[in-house]
Amino acid sequence: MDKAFDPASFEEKWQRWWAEQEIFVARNGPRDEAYCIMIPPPNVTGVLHIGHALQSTIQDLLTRWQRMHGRNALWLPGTDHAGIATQLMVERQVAEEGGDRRAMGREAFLERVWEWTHRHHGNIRQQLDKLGASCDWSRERFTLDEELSRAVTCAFVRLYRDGLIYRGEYMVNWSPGLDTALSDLEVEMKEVRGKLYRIAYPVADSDERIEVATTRPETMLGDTAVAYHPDDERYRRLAGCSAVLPLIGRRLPFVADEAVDPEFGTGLVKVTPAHDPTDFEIGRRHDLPSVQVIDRRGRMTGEAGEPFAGLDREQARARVVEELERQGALVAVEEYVHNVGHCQRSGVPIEPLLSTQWFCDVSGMAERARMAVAEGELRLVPESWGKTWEHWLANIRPWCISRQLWWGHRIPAWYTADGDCFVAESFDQAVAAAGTRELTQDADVLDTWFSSGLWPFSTLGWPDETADLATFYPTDVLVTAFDILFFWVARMVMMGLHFTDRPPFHTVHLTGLVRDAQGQKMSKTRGNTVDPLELVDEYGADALRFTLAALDTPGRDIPLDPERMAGYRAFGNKIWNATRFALSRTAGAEVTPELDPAGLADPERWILSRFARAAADVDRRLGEYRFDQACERLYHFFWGDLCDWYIELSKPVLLGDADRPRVAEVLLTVLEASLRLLHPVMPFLTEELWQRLPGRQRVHPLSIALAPYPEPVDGWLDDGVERRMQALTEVVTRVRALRADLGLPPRERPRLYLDSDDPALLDWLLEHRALLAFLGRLSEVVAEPAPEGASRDAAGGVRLGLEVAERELTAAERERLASELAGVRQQIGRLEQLLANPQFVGKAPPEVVARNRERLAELESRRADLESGAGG
RNA sequence: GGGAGGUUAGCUCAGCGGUUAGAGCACCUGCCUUACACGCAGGGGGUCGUGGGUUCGAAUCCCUCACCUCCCACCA
Repeated sequence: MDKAFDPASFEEKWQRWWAEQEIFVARNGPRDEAYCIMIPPPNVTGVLHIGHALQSTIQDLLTRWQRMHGRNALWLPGTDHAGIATQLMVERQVAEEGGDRRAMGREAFLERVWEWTHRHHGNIRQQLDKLGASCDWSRERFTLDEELSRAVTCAFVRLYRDGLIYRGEYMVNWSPGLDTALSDLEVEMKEVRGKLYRIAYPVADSDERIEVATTRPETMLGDTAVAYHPDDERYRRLAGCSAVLPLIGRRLPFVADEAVDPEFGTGLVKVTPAHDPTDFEIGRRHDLPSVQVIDRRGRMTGEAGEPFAGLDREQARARVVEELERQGALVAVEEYVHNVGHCQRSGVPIEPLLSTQWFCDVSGMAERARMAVAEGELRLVPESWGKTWEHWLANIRPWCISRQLWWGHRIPAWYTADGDCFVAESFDQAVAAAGTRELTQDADVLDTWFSSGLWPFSTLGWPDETADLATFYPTDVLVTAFDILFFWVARMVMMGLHFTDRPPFHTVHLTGLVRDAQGQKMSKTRGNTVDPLELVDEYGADALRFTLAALDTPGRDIPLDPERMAGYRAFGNKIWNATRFALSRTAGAEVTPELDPAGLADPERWILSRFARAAADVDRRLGEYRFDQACERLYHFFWGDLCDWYIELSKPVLLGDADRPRVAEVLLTVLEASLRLLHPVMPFLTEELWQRLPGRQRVHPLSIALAPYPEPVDGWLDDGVERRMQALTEVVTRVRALRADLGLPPRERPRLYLDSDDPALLDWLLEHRALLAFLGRLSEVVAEPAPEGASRDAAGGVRLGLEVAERELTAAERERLASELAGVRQQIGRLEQLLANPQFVGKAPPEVVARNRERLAELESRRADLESGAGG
């Protein structure tokens, strides 16, 4: 074995081998043996970023853990067609070649996208492979696969027949940048420094002028009313009157509407039903006409009249202001900071537009989704997301699901020449329903998230009743970042409840966002993004995985620090070298899974007990989705208990002439079990090392990935041994500290004096004098009070003295003793006060009182030592 | 305007009612001790954001304030 571990030398080998052995291929079988996680499908032409690496690590960790627990574990991989993102990418390409998608035509363009998709498909798998993902690639899915598309059509048709999908003209969020309608979620509110214009409108047949305020003067061209609040005394008199729209001359009726805030401005609002959501509602309530003055590309229409028609909305704004000013209708212009909706993808301001679109009425589904969390049928981890979930679902509005794009699932609706609409699963069925073949299919495609919402069951064969669906649905855990909680998670839950009557998973684990080492958000403009594959090359996949898992504290973002990752790479090296030591010093011994502690010496019983405890803790913490705590426990058990102590304790036997029963066997056995405990987090390294252990076949004939996850072994737990061994390690640590204070060179081997009020403990320590001598580099250990001149201390319930040559106390020693005495006195004072307090003694639990009494006794004994001039 | 989270060692974070508040990295001292210098041993370092309250006991529970993050929201 090489002296240092080199992840690059074996990671690829094992990923290939796992695939060849079909270790991650799940089978059909009983529902209760199955465990299933669906990957949040990344963009098919995309590249995995560090957030994907985090989520993949968690998903893989869970899947491997459950697989080792004997579950029929399926982690189903796949990709998303990502409508807008992919179409934009290819459009940009076409544009670079001087082309244009409209000029190309729908079919030619789609061919181009498919080509692009096929070329990039495979990237994602390669990347997941490098991370060690244990996906079942035989079940890989793509949202535009024939079967998944069939599921989408079926879902659409069913919702339509249930009356939950409908087509109609409503106010939508229109993106002039993308030339399509968007859902509310795709609109990003941004604070914008703009202007508030106050405009005077004359009251018809009077000399009076009223004043309205707007941030968008160009929309006045489409005004069809002026509104005030029904309770507003100031304007009731205007009922039945009209205002005259400047520049246009149209008469605008005054209407009273609750939506108006009388406190804002003058309490009068211009109403533009075609270009503002609130105004649209007011228009509906008062039966006002709509005048559309802005078109889909953000330009003024003919209705805007001369000289505005044809101008861009920004230009028109300036022009309108200019005209108003000229006519003396502009009363004031104020600086104004307000929120404006922007298109998440193209960045341009959203234009609220009246448009005919397909909508999904999700109110009923949303209520069920809300209840699922409220009643505990669906669990959010961390739970703090519950309120956000509740609030969003309680205030949900119809979902605009049609997009004026080409890349996606075409809406299964056909129109006759007369405009009659037939929604059907296929053209033929539409023909059958319509009674004519003269049908035109709806040009639009569905919101990408519509198909994503079906992902947990469409990937398993729904709407057919497949064996996969029976085995794996509902799935178990969904792991994703909180930023798509509504886009995706909520919609999956709504769709799952609607179509399958069950939530598609019982738990949602929401991870934080990966940030840089300073806690800054990663972004291309900041230039602080990291490529997970580069990290794999530099630190190894296992170190990256361990780092991500260890930092995944619930509800917190993850500051990814390269130095920390280097620390976990060092941990990998530690594991490597511990194994190297074990293999080189245990010739002839084998892993013995059912090891019985009877007949073993205390160090062996100790490490078995420590292992059993660690195994129980790690397993429990994984079950609580506390990957951070599980990792910390793994790290400290392996490095601290196993390497720092047990391997050292084994050396007198394995390297020297000491004799204790079955030490080699214990070391190999604990090492083997530890590798299994680590495997879900560090799959490559543990497989590489595990395969070298003699006797591993007794645990599993093929792979550590299929070996059982360590179960806590009650027979290995031993409190008594752990207590005694703790005294031993504490004594050793004190001895080493004394040596450091005294500046003793490593070669020097002083004698150690031990003395204790606990004769049993003292006897036991004496029995292990050889170990104490080895670990503390001592010449001998005797059970006598330390003589004059010895350097003294206390630890683990014993007084100890180190015999050193005639000398003065070193300054360091004197300082340490003085500060210790001061500390001891202070604590004694505190404890005496505490124990003298009848409230404490009366009310605190007896064991807490007892513990403090013991502590006080120890401190008093230590104080006596120190005061009697310990150290000579 | 609502809501969530944060403020603990130089940095990034654990701990969330009971002895002397922890980790990783960084720092200091001494060591290449035949598994590992990606290492070993020892060590320094914190009025746990502010002010109050509950309690025998608070970093931990409650309230106030301050400062940061983020999400949601049709006030023109």
